[in-house]
Amino acid sequence: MAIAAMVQNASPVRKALYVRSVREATVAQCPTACSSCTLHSTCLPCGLQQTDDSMDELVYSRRRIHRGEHLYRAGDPFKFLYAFRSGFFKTYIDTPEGQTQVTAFPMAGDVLGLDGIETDKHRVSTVALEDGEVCMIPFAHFQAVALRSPALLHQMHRMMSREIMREHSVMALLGGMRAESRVATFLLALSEKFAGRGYSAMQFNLRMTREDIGSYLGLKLETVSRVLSRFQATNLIKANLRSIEIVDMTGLKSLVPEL
Amino acid sequence: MAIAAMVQNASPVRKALYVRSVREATVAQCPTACSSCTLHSTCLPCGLQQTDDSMDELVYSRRRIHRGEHLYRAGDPFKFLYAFRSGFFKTYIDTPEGQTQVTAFPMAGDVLGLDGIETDKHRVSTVALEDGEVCMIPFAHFQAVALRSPALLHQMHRMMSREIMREHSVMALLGGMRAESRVATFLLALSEKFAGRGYSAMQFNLRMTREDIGSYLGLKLETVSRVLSRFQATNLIKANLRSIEIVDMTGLKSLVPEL
DNA sequence: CGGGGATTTGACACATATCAAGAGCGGTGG
DNA sequence: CCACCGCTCTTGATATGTGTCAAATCCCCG
Repeated sequence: MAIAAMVQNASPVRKALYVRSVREATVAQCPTACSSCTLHSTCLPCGLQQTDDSMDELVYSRRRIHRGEHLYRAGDPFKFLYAFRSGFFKTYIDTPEGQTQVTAFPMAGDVLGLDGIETDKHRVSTVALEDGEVCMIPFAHFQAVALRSPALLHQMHRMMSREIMREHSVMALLGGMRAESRVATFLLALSEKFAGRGYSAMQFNLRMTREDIGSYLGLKLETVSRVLSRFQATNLIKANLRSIEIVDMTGLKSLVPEL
Repeated sequence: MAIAAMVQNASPVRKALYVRSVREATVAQCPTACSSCTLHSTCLPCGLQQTDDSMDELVYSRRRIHRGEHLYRAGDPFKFLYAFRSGFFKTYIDTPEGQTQVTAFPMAGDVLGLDGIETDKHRVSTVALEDGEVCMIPFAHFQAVALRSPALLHQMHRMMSREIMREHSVMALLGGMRAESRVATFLLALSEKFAGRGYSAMQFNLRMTREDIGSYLGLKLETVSRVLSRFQATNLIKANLRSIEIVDMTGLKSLVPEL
Protein backbone atom coordinates (compact mmCIF):
# COMPACT_ATOMS: atom_id res chain seq x y z
CA MET A 1 0.00 0.00 0.00
CA ALA A 2 1.43 3.27 -1.08
CA ILE A 3 1.46 5.95 1.49
CA ALA A 4 1.71 9.06 -0.58
CA ALA A 5 0.43 12.55 -0.23
CA MET A 6 -3.24 12.34 -0.96
CA VAL A 7 -4.75 14.05 1.97
CA GLN A 8 -5.13 17.53 0.59
CA ASN A 9 -7.29 16.30 -2.25
CA ALA A 10 -10.19 15.85 0.06
CA SER A 11 -13.16 17.79 -1.18
CA PRO A 12 -16.87 18.16 -0.49
CA VAL A 13 -17.48 16.44 -3.77
CA ARG A 14 -15.70 13.38 -2.57
CA LYS A 15 -17.68 13.46 0.60
CA ALA A 16 -20.92 13.30 -1.34
CA LEU A 17 -19.47 10.41 -3.20
CA TYR A 18 -18.68 8.68 0.00
CA VAL A 19 -22.24 8.96 1.12
CA ARG A 20 -23.56 7.41 -2.05
CA SER A 21 -20.99 4.78 -2.74
CA VAL A 22 -18.90 3.57 0.08
CA ARG A 23 -16.55 1.30 -1.78
CA GLU A 24 -15.82 3.77 -4.48
CA ALA A 25 -14.94 6.42 -1.97
CA THR A 26 -12.72 4.04 -0.11
CA VAL A 27 -10.62 3.48 -3.12
CA ALA A 28 -10.23 7.21 -3.39
CA GLN A 29 -8.34 7.20 -0.09
CA CYS A 30 -9.57 10.05 2.09
CA PRO A 31 -12.91 11.40 1.03
CA THR A 32 -13.32 13.43 4.18
CA ALA A 33 -10.68 15.56 5.79
CA CYS A 34 -10.56 15.54 9.57
CA SER A 35 -11.63 19.16 9.58
CA SER A 36 -14.88 18.29 7.86
CA CYS A 37 -15.48 14.92 9.48
CA THR A 38 -18.73 14.60 11.35
CA LEU A 39 -16.92 12.99 14.24
CA HIS A 40 -14.64 15.94 14.53
CA SER A 41 -15.91 16.94 17.93
CA THR A 42 -15.24 13.59 19.56
CA CYS A 43 -12.27 12.33 17.63
CA LEU A 44 -8.61 12.91 18.11
CA PRO A 45 -8.27 16.40 16.64
CA CYS A 46 -10.98 17.67 18.97
CA GLY A 47 -9.88 20.92 20.46
CA LEU A 48 -7.88 22.04 17.51
CA GLN A 49 -8.87 25.22 15.79
CA GLN A 50 -10.59 24.85 12.47
CA THR A 51 -7.84 27.02 11.09
CA ASP A 52 -5.24 24.63 12.37
CA ASP A 53 -4.65 22.57 9.28
CA SER A 54 -2.25 20.24 10.99
CA MET A 55 -5.10 17.90 11.71
CA ASP A 56 -5.69 17.29 8.05
CA GLU A 57 -2.18 16.02 7.65
CA LEU A 58 -2.74 13.15 10.02
CA VAL A 59 -4.77 10.58 8.20
CA TYR A 60 -3.05 8.92 5.33
CA SER A 61 -5.49 6.13 4.69
CA ARG A 62 -8.69 4.51 5.73
CA ARG A 63 -9.59 0.93 6.07
CA ARG A 64 -12.91 -0.82 5.86
CA ILE A 65 -13.18 -3.71 8.20
CA HIS A 66 -15.73 -6.48 8.28
CA ARG A 67 -17.31 -8.29 11.16
CA GLY A 68 -14.97 -10.89 12.57
CA GLU A 69 -11.94 -9.29 10.99
CA HIS A 70 -9.03 -8.21 13.15
CA LEU A 71 -7.74 -4.66 12.96
CA TYR A 72 -4.56 -5.86 14.59
CA ARG A 73 -3.49 -8.62 16.91
CA ALA A 74 -1.41 -8.67 20.05
CA GLY A 75 2.22 -8.81 19.01
CA ASP A 76 1.75 -6.93 15.76
CA PRO A 77 4.15 -4.03 15.34
CA PHE A 78 2.78 -0.71 16.46
CA LYS A 79 2.64 1.64 13.52
CA PHE A 80 -0.71 3.38 13.57
CA LEU A 81 -3.23 5.02 15.77
CA TYR A 82 -6.72 4.03 14.75
CA ALA A 83 -9.63 6.46 14.83
CA PHE A 84 -12.93 4.69 14.32
CA ARG A 85 -15.42 6.29 11.99
CA SER A 86 -18.07 3.61 12.21
CA GLY A 87 -18.58 0.07 13.36
CA PHE A 88 -18.32 -1.64 16.69
CA PHE A 89 -15.28 -3.41 18.07
CA LYS A 90 -13.85 -5.25 21.01
CA THR A 91 -10.34 -5.27 22.36
CA TYR A 92 -9.02 -8.21 24.32
CA ILE A 93 -5.98 -9.84 25.79
CA ASP A 94 -5.59 -13.55 25.72
CA THR A 95 -3.57 -15.64 28.08
CA PRO A 96 -1.58 -18.73 27.11
CA GLU A 97 -4.33 -20.84 28.70
CA GLY A 98 -6.73 -19.75 26.05
CA GLN A 99 -8.71 -17.52 28.34
CA THR A 100 -9.45 -14.12 26.97
CA GLN A 101 -10.15 -10.91 28.80
CA VAL A 102 -12.16 -8.28 26.97
CA THR A 103 -10.81 -4.87 27.90
CA ALA A 104 -13.02 -2.46 25.97
CA PHE A 105 -15.75 -2.04 23.38
CA PRO A 106 -14.60 0.84 21.19
CA MET A 107 -16.92 2.40 18.64
CA ALA A 108 -17.19 5.40 16.34
CA GLY A 109 -15.33 8.40 17.69
CA ASP A 110 -12.92 6.39 19.79
CA VAL A 111 -9.22 6.29 19.15
CA LEU A 112 -7.18 3.18 19.69
CA GLY A 113 -3.64 1.97 19.64
CA LEU A 114 -2.03 3.99 22.38
CA ASP A 115 -1.29 0.77 24.23
CA GLY A 116 1.46 0.01 21.76
CA ILE A 117 3.71 2.95 22.45
CA GLU A 118 5.78 1.46 25.19
CA THR A 119 6.95 -1.67 23.49
CA ASP A 120 6.38 -0.78 19.84
CA LYS A 121 4.09 -3.79 19.68
CA HIS A 122 0.39 -3.98 20.28
CA ARG A 123 -0.45 -5.69 23.52
CA VAL A 124 -4.11 -6.22 22.88
CA SER A 125 -6.03 -7.53 19.89
CA THR A 126 -8.83 -5.61 18.24
CA VAL A 127 -11.59 -7.27 16.27
CA ALA A 128 -14.70 -5.87 14.60
CA LEU A 129 -18.06 -6.98 15.96
CA GLU A 130 -19.75 -5.02 13.23
CA ASP A 131 -18.57 -3.74 9.86
CA GLY A 132 -16.89 -0.39 10.13
CA GLU A 133 -14.35 2.04 8.85
CA VAL A 134 -11.25 3.27 10.57
CA CYS A 135 -8.81 6.13 9.94
CA MET A 136 -5.20 5.03 10.16
CA ILE A 137 -2.83 7.59 11.57
CA PRO A 138 0.86 6.74 11.20
CA PHE A 139 2.19 7.24 14.69
CA ALA A 140 5.64 8.45 13.70
CA HIS A 141 4.05 11.10 11.55
CA PHE A 142 1.60 11.94 14.30
CA GLN A 143 4.43 12.59 16.69
CA ALA A 144 6.11 14.91 14.23
CA VAL A 145 2.94 16.91 13.72
CA ALA A 146 2.28 16.97 17.45
CA LEU A 147 5.65 18.60 18.05
CA ARG A 148 4.50 21.55 15.99
CA SER A 149 1.02 21.61 17.41
CA PRO A 150 0.87 21.79 21.19
CA ALA A 151 -2.91 21.65 21.02
CA LEU A 152 -2.80 18.32 19.25
CA LEU A 153 -0.23 17.01 21.68
CA HIS A 154 -2.31 18.06 24.61
CA GLN A 155 -5.31 16.38 23.04
CA MET A 156 -3.39 13.16 22.77
CA HIS A 157 -2.39 13.42 26.40
CA ARG A 158 -5.96 14.01 27.41
CA MET A 159 -6.97 10.91 25.52
CA MET A 160 -4.39 8.76 27.22
CA SER A 161 -5.30 10.24 30.55
CA ARG A 162 -8.94 9.50 29.89
CA GLU A 163 -8.09 5.92 29.02
CA ILE A 164 -6.25 5.55 32.32
CA MET A 165 -9.23 6.93 34.20
CA ARG A 166 -11.63 4.70 32.29
CA GLU A 167 -9.62 1.72 33.38
CA HIS A 168 -9.65 2.93 36.94
CA SER A 169 -13.43 2.85 36.76
CA VAL A 170 -13.41 -0.65 35.36
CA MET A 171 -11.06 -1.73 38.12
CA ALA A 172 -13.46 -0.31 40.69
CA LEU A 173 -16.31 -2.09 38.95
CA LEU A 174 -14.53 -5.42 38.82
CA GLY A 175 -13.15 -5.05 42.30
CA GLY A 176 -16.12 -4.12 44.35
CA MET A 177 -19.44 -4.58 42.65
CA ARG A 178 -21.76 -7.54 42.45
CA ALA A 179 -23.22 -8.97 39.29
CA GLU A 180 -26.36 -6.84 39.11
CA SER A 181 -24.43 -3.63 39.62
CA ARG A 182 -21.89 -4.62 37.02
CA VAL A 183 -24.45 -5.34 34.37
CA ALA A 184 -26.43 -2.21 35.22
CA THR A 185 -23.27 -0.13 34.98
CA PHE A 186 -22.47 -1.72 31.68
CA LEU A 187 -25.89 -1.05 30.20
CA LEU A 188 -25.91 2.55 31.38
CA ALA A 189 -22.43 3.20 30.05
CA LEU A 190 -23.44 1.78 26.70
CA SER A 191 -26.63 3.81 26.69
CA GLU A 192 -24.69 6.97 27.39
CA LYS A 193 -22.17 6.21 24.72
CA PHE A 194 -24.86 5.60 22.12
CA ALA A 195 -26.61 8.79 23.16
CA GLY A 196 -23.37 10.69 22.72
CA ARG A 197 -23.18 9.40 19.16
CA GLY A 198 -26.70 10.51 18.38
CA TYR A 199 -28.38 7.16 18.85
CA SER A 200 -31.18 6.36 21.21
CA ALA A 201 -30.25 6.06 24.85
CA MET A 202 -33.29 3.95 25.59
CA GLN A 203 -33.18 1.35 22.87
CA PHE A 204 -30.18 -0.20 21.23
CA ASN A 205 -28.71 -3.43 20.00
CA LEU A 206 -25.84 -5.16 21.65
CA ARG A 207 -23.16 -6.17 19.21
CA MET A 208 -21.34 -8.50 21.53
CA THR A 209 -22.20 -11.91 22.90
CA ARG A 210 -23.09 -12.65 26.50
CA GLU A 211 -19.69 -14.20 26.79
CA ASP A 212 -18.00 -10.97 25.69
CA ILE A 213 -20.01 -9.03 28.24
CA GLY A 214 -19.16 -11.58 30.88
CA SER A 215 -15.48 -11.41 30.12
CA TYR A 216 -15.53 -7.64 30.27
CA LEU A 217 -17.43 -7.63 33.56
CA GLY A 218 -15.64 -10.52 35.19
CA LEU A 219 -18.73 -12.73 35.09
CA LYS A 220 -19.70 -15.95 33.37
CA LEU A 221 -22.04 -15.76 30.44
CA GLU A 222 -24.77 -17.60 32.32
CA THR A 223 -24.67 -15.01 35.06
CA VAL A 224 -25.01 -12.20 32.55
CA SER A 225 -27.98 -13.93 30.99
CA ARG A 226 -29.61 -14.50 34.35
CA VAL A 227 -29.14 -10.90 35.43
CA LEU A 228 -30.66 -9.64 32.20
CA SER A 229 -33.61 -11.98 32.72
CA ARG A 230 -34.01 -10.69 36.25
CA PHE A 231 -33.90 -7.09 35.02
CA GLN A 232 -36.63 -7.96 32.58
CA ALA A 233 -38.69 -9.70 35.22
CA THR A 234 -38.53 -6.60 37.41
CA ASN A 235 -39.47 -4.34 34.51
CA LEU A 236 -36.19 -2.51 34.40
CA ILE A 237 -35.51 -3.42 30.79
CA LYS A 238 -36.90 -5.35 27.88
CA ALA A 239 -34.31 -7.73 26.53
CA ASN A 240 -34.61 -9.97 23.55
CA LEU A 241 -31.33 -11.47 22.49
CA ARG A 242 -29.18 -8.56 21.35
CA SER A 243 -31.99 -6.05 21.52
CA ILE A 244 -32.15 -3.99 24.69
CA GLU A 245 -34.74 -1.45 25.70
CA ILE A 246 -34.34 0.44 28.91
CA VAL A 247 -37.75 0.75 30.55
CA ASP A 248 -36.89 2.13 33.96
CA MET A 249 -33.78 4.25 33.71
CA THR A 250 -33.86 5.52 37.28
CA GLY A 251 -34.43 2.03 38.55
CA LEU A 252 -31.36 0.87 36.68
CA LYS A 253 -29.31 3.75 37.97
CA SER A 254 -30.30 2.91 41.52
CA LEU A 255 -28.43 -0.37 41.12
CA VAL A 256 -25.18 1.41 40.40
CA PRO A 257 -23.33 2.27 43.60
CA GLU A 258 -22.26 5.63 42.18
CA LEU A 259 -19.72 7.05 39.85
CA MET B 1 21.25 -1.74 48.06
CA ALA B 2 21.29 1.06 45.63
CA ILE B 3 18.45 2.74 47.37
CA ALA B 4 20.38 3.30 50.53
CA ALA B 5 22.96 5.30 48.63
CA MET B 6 20.51 7.44 46.81
CA VAL B 7 18.74 8.65 49.87
CA GLN B 8 18.46 12.24 50.77
CA ASN B 9 21.28 14.51 51.36
CA ALA B 10 18.48 16.96 50.97
CA SER B 11 17.99 19.21 53.93
CA PRO B 12 14.76 20.89 54.92
CA VAL B 13 16.62 24.16 54.92
CA ARG B 14 17.15 23.99 51.20
CA LYS B 15 13.47 23.65 50.69
CA ALA B 16 12.94 27.11 52.10
CA LEU B 17 14.61 28.58 49.07
CA TYR B 18 12.16 29.08 46.33
CA VAL B 19 11.94 29.40 42.64
CA ARG B 20 13.39 32.42 40.95
CA SER B 21 14.44 31.30 37.54
CA VAL B 22 14.46 27.87 36.10
CA ARG B 23 18.13 27.11 36.23
CA GLU B 24 18.83 28.96 39.39
CA ALA B 25 16.05 27.32 41.26
CA THR B 26 16.98 23.92 39.98
CA VAL B 27 20.51 24.21 41.13
CA ALA B 28 19.60 25.68 44.43
CA GLN B 29 16.79 23.33 45.28
CA CYS B 30 17.84 19.99 44.11
CA PRO B 31 20.72 18.46 45.93
CA THR B 32 20.77 15.79 43.30
CA ALA B 33 20.17 16.63 39.67
CA CYS B 34 18.17 14.15 37.66
CA SER B 35 21.27 13.42 35.63
CA SER B 36 23.09 12.20 38.71
CA CYS B 37 20.14 10.60 40.50
CA THR B 38 20.57 6.91 41.16
CA LEU B 39 17.03 6.31 40.01
CA HIS B 40 17.87 7.83 36.70
CA SER B 41 17.46 4.57 34.87
CA THR B 42 13.93 3.93 36.03
CA CYS B 43 12.60 7.42 36.49
CA LEU B 44 11.03 9.78 34.04
CA PRO B 45 14.11 11.06 32.22
CA CYS B 46 15.14 7.52 31.42
CA GLY B 47 16.15 7.31 27.83
CA LEU B 48 17.53 10.79 27.63
CA GLN B 49 21.15 11.22 26.80
CA GLN B 50 23.37 12.20 29.66
CA THR B 51 24.34 15.19 27.59
CA ASP B 52 20.74 16.24 27.30
CA ASP B 53 20.55 18.75 30.09
CA SER B 54 16.83 19.33 29.62
CA MET B 55 16.15 16.74 32.26
CA ASP B 56 17.83 18.79 34.91
CA GLU B 57 15.44 21.63 34.31
CA LEU B 58 12.45 19.60 35.29
CA VAL B 59 12.46 19.36 39.02
CA TYR B 60 11.78 22.54 40.89
CA SER B 61 11.36 21.14 44.33
CA ARG B 62 11.24 18.07 46.46
CA ARG B 63 8.90 17.20 49.21
CA ARG B 64 9.36 14.91 52.14
CA ILE B 65 6.24 13.09 53.06
CA HIS B 66 5.41 11.13 56.18
CA ARG B 67 3.41 8.01 56.65
CA GLY B 68 -0.27 8.71 56.57
CA GLU B 69 0.21 12.03 54.82
CA HIS B 70 -1.50 12.67 51.50
CA LEU B 71 0.53 13.78 48.52
CA TYR B 72 -2.69 14.94 46.94
CA ARG B 73 -6.34 14.09 47.08
CA ALA B 74 -8.93 13.46 44.44
CA GLY B 75 -10.25 16.81 43.30
CA ASP B 76 -7.05 18.71 43.95
CA PRO B 77 -5.90 20.78 40.98
CA PHE B 78 -3.41 19.03 38.77
CA LYS B 79 -0.19 20.99 38.77
CA PHE B 80 2.65 18.53 39.19
CA LEU B 81 3.94 15.21 38.14
CA TYR B 82 5.42 13.35 41.06
CA ALA B 83 8.53 11.21 40.78
CA PHE B 84 9.10 9.13 43.88
CA ARG B 85 12.62 8.92 45.22
CA SER B 86 11.83 6.84 48.25
CA GLY B 87 8.95 5.65 50.35
CA PHE B 88 5.92 3.55 49.64
CA PHE B 89 2.50 4.80 48.64
CA LYS B 90 -0.97 3.80 47.68
CA THR B 91 -3.36 5.43 45.26
CA TYR B 92 -7.08 5.00 45.60
CA ILE B 93 -10.46 6.20 44.45
CA ASP B 94 -13.29 6.50 46.86
CA THR B 95 -16.95 6.32 46.04
CA PRO B 96 -19.64 8.39 47.76
CA GLU B 97 -20.65 5.27 49.69
CA GLY B 98 -17.40 5.34 51.55
CA GLN B 99 -15.98 2.38 49.74
CA THR B 100 -12.47 2.82 48.49
CA GLN B 101 -10.73 1.08 45.64
CA VAL B 102 -6.95 0.90 45.79
CA THR B 103 -5.61 1.29 42.28
CA ALA B 104 -1.85 1.02 42.71
CA PHE B 105 1.05 0.83 45.14
CA PRO B 106 3.69 3.20 43.75
CA MET B 107 7.20 3.25 45.14
CA ALA B 108 10.65 4.64 44.40
CA GLY B 109 11.24 5.11 40.69
CA ASP B 110 7.58 5.40 39.81
CA VAL B 111 6.05 8.54 38.40
CA LEU B 112 2.56 9.62 39.26
CA GLY B 113 -0.01 12.23 38.40
CA LEU B 114 -0.68 11.54 34.75
CA ASP B 115 -4.26 10.76 35.63
CA GLY B 116 -4.91 14.46 36.11
CA ILE B 117 -4.22 15.62 32.59
CA GLU B 118 -7.66 15.22 31.17
CA THR B 119 -9.63 17.23 33.68
CA ASP B 120 -6.89 19.33 35.25
CA LYS B 121 -7.88 17.75 38.52
CA HIS B 122 -6.53 14.65 40.17
CA ARG B 123 -8.99 11.80 40.06
CA VAL B 124 -7.28 9.57 42.57
CA SER B 125 -5.82 10.22 46.00
CA THR B 126 -2.27 9.33 46.93
CA VAL B 127 -1.15 8.67 50.48
CA ALA B 128 2.18 7.59 51.90
CA LEU B 129 2.31 4.19 53.58
CA GLU B 130 5.92 4.83 54.52
CA ASP B 131 7.95 8.02 54.83
CA GLY B 132 9.44 9.10 51.56
CA GLU B 133 10.62 11.83 49.30
CA VAL B 134 9.13 12.92 46.03
CA CYS B 135 10.34 15.13 43.17
CA MET B 136 7.70 17.61 42.05
CA ILE B 137 7.70 18.40 38.36
CA PRO B 138 5.50 21.33 37.33
CA PHE B 139 3.48 19.90 34.50
CA ALA B 140 3.21 23.11 32.48
CA HIS B 141 6.94 23.43 32.57
CA PHE B 142 7.37 19.79 31.75
CA GLN B 143 5.29 20.21 28.64
CA ALA B 144 7.37 23.14 27.51
CA VAL B 145 10.58 21.19 27.95
CA ALA B 146 9.09 18.15 26.27
CA LEU B 147 8.33 20.17 23.17
CA ARG B 148 12.04 20.80 22.77
CA SER B 149 13.04 17.29 23.68
CA PRO B 150 11.38 14.57 21.63
CA ALA B 151 13.16 11.94 23.70
CA LEU B 152 11.60 13.23 26.88
CA LEU B 153 8.20 13.41 25.24
CA HIS B 154 8.51 9.88 24.01
CA GLN B 155 9.52 8.79 27.45
CA MET B 156 6.39 10.34 28.87
CA HIS B 157 4.30 8.56 26.29
CA ARG B 158 5.95 5.29 27.13
CA MET B 159 5.13 5.83 30.77
CA MET B 160 1.47 6.50 30.07
CA SER B 161 1.35 3.55 27.75
CA ARG B 162 2.87 1.37 30.43
CA GLU B 163 0.30 2.55 32.91
CA ILE B 164 -2.47 1.61 30.51
CA MET B 165 -0.95 -1.83 30.05
CA ARG B 166 -0.51 -2.28 33.77
CA GLU B 167 -4.17 -1.59 34.25
CA HIS B 168 -5.05 -4.05 31.54
CA SER B 169 -3.21 -6.67 33.56
CA VAL B 170 -5.07 -5.71 36.70
CA MET B 171 -8.34 -5.93 34.81
CA ALA B 172 -7.45 -9.42 33.66
CA LEU B 173 -6.51 -10.30 37.22
CA LEU B 174 -9.72 -8.93 38.70
CA GLY B 175 -11.84 -10.32 35.94
CA GLY B 176 -10.76 -13.87 35.66
CA MET B 177 -8.65 -15.12 38.50
CA ARG B 178 -9.58 -16.69 41.80
CA ALA B 179 -8.33 -15.57 45.16
CA GLU B 180 -5.19 -17.72 45.32
CA SER B 181 -4.06 -16.64 41.89
CA ARG B 182 -4.69 -13.00 42.69
CA VAL B 183 -2.66 -13.08 45.85
CA ALA B 184 0.12 -15.08 44.20
CA THR B 185 0.23 -12.59 41.33
CA PHE B 186 0.35 -9.75 43.80
CA LEU B 187 3.22 -11.24 45.78
CA LEU B 188 5.22 -12.02 42.67
CA ALA B 189 4.70 -8.55 41.22
CA LEU B 190 5.83 -7.04 44.47
CA SER B 191 8.83 -9.33 44.62
CA GLU B 192 9.83 -8.35 41.13
CA LYS B 193 9.40 -4.69 41.84
CA PHE B 194 11.54 -4.88 44.94
CA ALA B 195 14.16 -6.83 43.04
CA GLY B 196 14.20 -4.14 40.40
CA ARG B 197 14.96 -1.58 43.06
CA GLY B 198 17.83 -3.57 44.49
CA TYR B 199 15.98 -5.18 47.36
CA SER B 200 15.59 -8.87 47.99
CA ALA B 201 13.10 -10.67 45.81
CA MET B 202 12.68 -13.41 48.38
CA GLN B 203 12.12 -11.51 51.56
CA PHE B 204 10.36 -8.20 52.03
CA ASN B 205 7.98 -6.32 54.22
CA LEU B 206 4.51 -5.36 53.13
CA ARG B 207 3.74 -1.74 53.78
CA MET B 208 0.01 -2.03 53.31
CA THR B 209 -2.73 -3.64 55.36
CA ARG B 210 -4.62 -6.76 54.40
CA GLU B 211 -7.53 -4.49 53.66
CA ASP B 212 -5.45 -2.48 51.18
CA ILE B 213 -4.37 -5.67 49.48
CA GLY B 214 -7.94 -6.89 49.43
CA SER B 215 -9.20 -3.67 47.92
CA TYR B 216 -6.53 -3.79 45.24
CA LEU B 217 -7.26 -7.41 44.43
CA GLY B 218 -11.01 -7.25 44.71
CA LEU B 219 -11.09 -9.46 47.80
CA LYS B 220 -12.08 -9.03 51.41
CA LEU B 221 -9.33 -8.71 53.98
CA GLU B 222 -10.30 -12.01 55.59
CA THR B 223 -9.87 -13.79 52.30
CA VAL B 224 -6.42 -12.30 51.84
CA SER B 225 -5.48 -13.43 55.32
CA ARG B 226 -6.77 -16.94 54.71
CA VAL B 227 -4.94 -17.27 51.43
CA LEU B 228 -1.68 -16.17 53.01
CA SER B 229 -2.21 -18.69 55.79
CA ARG B 230 -2.85 -21.40 53.22
CA PHE B 231 0.29 -20.45 51.32
CA GLN B 232 2.19 -20.76 54.56
CA ALA B 233 0.61 -24.10 55.37
CA THR B 234 1.67 -25.44 51.99
CA ASN B 235 5.20 -24.12 52.41
CA LEU B 236 5.00 -21.61 49.60
CA ILE B 237 5.82 -18.66 51.81
CA LYS B 238 6.54 -17.70 55.36
CA ALA B 239 4.27 -14.93 56.45
CA ASN B 240 4.30 -13.11 59.72
CA LEU B 241 2.16 -10.01 59.73
CA ARG B 242 3.80 -7.64 57.28
CA SER B 243 6.88 -9.79 56.82
CA ILE B 244 6.86 -12.04 53.79
CA GLU B 245 9.43 -14.63 52.79
CA ILE B 246 8.99 -16.50 49.57
CA VAL B 247 10.03 -20.09 50.15
CA ASP B 248 8.90 -21.78 46.96
CA MET B 249 9.06 -19.30 44.12
CA THR B 250 8.23 -21.79 41.38
CA GLY B 251 5.35 -23.13 43.40
CA LEU B 252 3.98 -19.64 43.71
CA LYS B 253 4.42 -19.00 40.02
CA SER B 254 2.52 -22.15 39.19
CA LEU B 255 -0.54 -20.57 40.76
CA VAL B 256 -0.46 -17.68 38.31
CA PRO B 257 -2.42 -18.55 35.17
CA GLU B 258 -0.47 -16.42 32.76
CA LEU B 259 2.99 -16.42 31.45
C1' DC C 1 1.85 0.06 80.08
C1' DG C 2 -2.56 0.56 78.03
C1' DG C 3 -5.56 0.66 74.10
C1' DG C 4 -6.97 0.62 69.45
C1' DG C 5 -6.18 -1.23 65.20
C1' DA C 6 -4.50 -5.22 62.52
C1' DT C 7 -4.58 -10.00 61.90
C1' DT C 8 -6.13 -14.64 62.29
C1' DT C 9 -9.53 -18.09 62.55
C1' DG C 10 -14.15 -20.16 62.75
C1' DA C 11 -19.08 -20.87 61.47
C1' DC C 12 -22.34 -19.87 58.29
C1' DA C 13 -24.79 -17.55 54.36
C1' DC C 14 -25.09 -16.48 49.82
C1' DA C 15 -23.68 -15.15 45.26
C1' DT C 16 -21.70 -16.88 41.46
C1' DA C 17 -19.53 -20.73 38.95
C1' DT C 18 -20.17 -25.14 37.06
C1' DC C 19 -22.49 -28.71 34.68
C1' DA C 20 -26.18 -29.87 31.80
C1' DA C 21 -30.08 -29.71 28.68
C1' DG C 22 -32.91 -27.60 25.43
C1' DA C 23 -34.68 -23.90 22.56
C1' DG C 24 -34.07 -20.07 19.30
C1' DC C 25 -31.82 -17.62 15.82
C1' DG C 26 -29.08 -17.06 11.67
C1' DG C 27 -26.25 -18.49 8.08
C1' DT C 28 -25.43 -22.02 4.41
C1' DG C 29 -26.19 -25.09 0.91
C1' DG C 30 -29.09 -28.10 -1.47
C1' DC D 1 -37.41 -21.78 -0.47
C1' DC D 2 -36.58 -25.03 2.91
C1' DA D 3 -33.81 -27.91 5.89
C1' DC D 4 -29.95 -28.32 8.36
C1' DC D 5 -26.26 -27.13 11.46
C1' DG D 6 -23.70 -24.44 14.53
C1' DC D 7 -23.63 -20.91 17.65
C1' DT D 8 -25.94 -18.19 21.06
C1' DC D 9 -28.96 -17.76 24.65
C1' DT D 10 -31.88 -19.31 28.44
C1' DT D 11 -32.98 -21.92 32.37
C1' DG D 12 -32.41 -25.46 36.02
C1' DA D 13 -29.85 -28.16 39.61
C1' DT D 14 -25.92 -28.34 42.18
C1' DA D 15 -21.21 -27.19 43.81
C1' DT D 16 -18.02 -24.11 45.64
C1' DG D 17 -15.63 -19.99 46.58
C1' DT D 18 -15.87 -15.90 48.80
C1' DG D 19 -18.33 -12.68 51.75
C1' DT D 20 -20.30 -11.79 56.26
C1' DC D 21 -20.40 -11.84 61.12
C1' DA D 22 -18.04 -12.70 65.22
C1' DA D 23 -14.46 -13.39 68.60
C1' DA D 24 -9.78 -13.90 70.20
C1' DT D 25 -5.01 -12.68 69.85
C1' DC D 26 -1.27 -9.95 68.60
C1' DC D 27 1.24 -5.92 67.72
C1' DC D 28 2.42 -1.30 67.44
C1' DC D 29 2.15 3.38 69.03
C1' DG D 30 1.48 6.81 72.12
